[in-house]
Amino acid sequence: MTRANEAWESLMRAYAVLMKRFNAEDVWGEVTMREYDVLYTLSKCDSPLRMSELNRHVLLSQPALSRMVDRLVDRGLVHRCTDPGDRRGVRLSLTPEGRKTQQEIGRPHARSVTRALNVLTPEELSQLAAITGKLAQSEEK
Amino acid sequence: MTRANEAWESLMRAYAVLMKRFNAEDVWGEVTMREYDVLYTLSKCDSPLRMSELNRHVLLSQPALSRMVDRLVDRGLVHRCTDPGDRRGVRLSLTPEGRKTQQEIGRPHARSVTRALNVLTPEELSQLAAITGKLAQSEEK
DNA sequence: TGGAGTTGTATGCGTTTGCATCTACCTTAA
DNA sequence: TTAAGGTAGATGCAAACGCATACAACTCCA
Repeated sequence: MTRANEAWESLMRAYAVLMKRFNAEDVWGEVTMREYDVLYTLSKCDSPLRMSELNRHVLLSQPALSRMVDRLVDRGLVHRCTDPGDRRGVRLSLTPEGRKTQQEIGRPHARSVTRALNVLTPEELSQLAAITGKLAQSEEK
Repeated sequence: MTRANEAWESLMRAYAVLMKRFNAEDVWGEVTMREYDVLYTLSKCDSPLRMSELNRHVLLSQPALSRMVDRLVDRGLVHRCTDPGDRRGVRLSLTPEGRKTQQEIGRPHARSVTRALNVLTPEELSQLAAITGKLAQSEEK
């Protein structure tokens, strides 16, 4: 077992443990964690996002994401319109209500995240962010 | 946004990107990535594992895991028997075929993991393993 | 200009998931 | 010994998922 494999296994365990902990917190209201992930991703972008772009951030298959956006649109949290420049595509953004929902859930969740990661030193936090950032940006050659 | 939140977001992003990449690799055969996770976890333990113990490692609800084990038992990859000491519980272990399957998939997958994480320096790999290990072990107070 | 190939998203369909709940077994203490 | 409460997994059911594929719009070159 290489160091790389050990690191990846460790990362996966940390992810599983923390995800379970966050999921168990009573902050999600009428939104699942996966749905929140979409709302959060949209909240970070001022300009509307394409499905395919959103799909890069979210761990869901393209059809699953497409239908999840359907539901979020039906529930009035997300606005979807055809991209005028490329009429195959869509532009997604939060509705005011979607933004409100994201913020109301985001606040307590962010506190949970802070609490959970505060077992790390500031230096470790910086290292973790830098290393995982590097991983996320690496493209397959 | 605190450093902790940035680090967590970065970790999530790295996880999503790499999971998608691994999932796209053509190494999984008749087993899904989630099923492989179970087979792999079982493969690391020589003594049979309890459902609840397994469930701590795998990102699935208890009922979903219960049924997934059902399927793996039906397919002859996992052996399940009642725990003689506590007859509510079960003891899970790989069958010889399960172990074979795990290894056959594990080999090429491990290579993918190594390739993906080799964008990091050896020192970064050690830091990542140490930091995520610390996170995984931290229990809520 | 048009036909072939590509890309972005949606849909049909069988499988898997999570939530709530159930059952069976263990533990404690009266 | 037994009733009350707790814990380990299993099951009913509706919702959500992934795979394959369909469809529409774009691109590019003949």
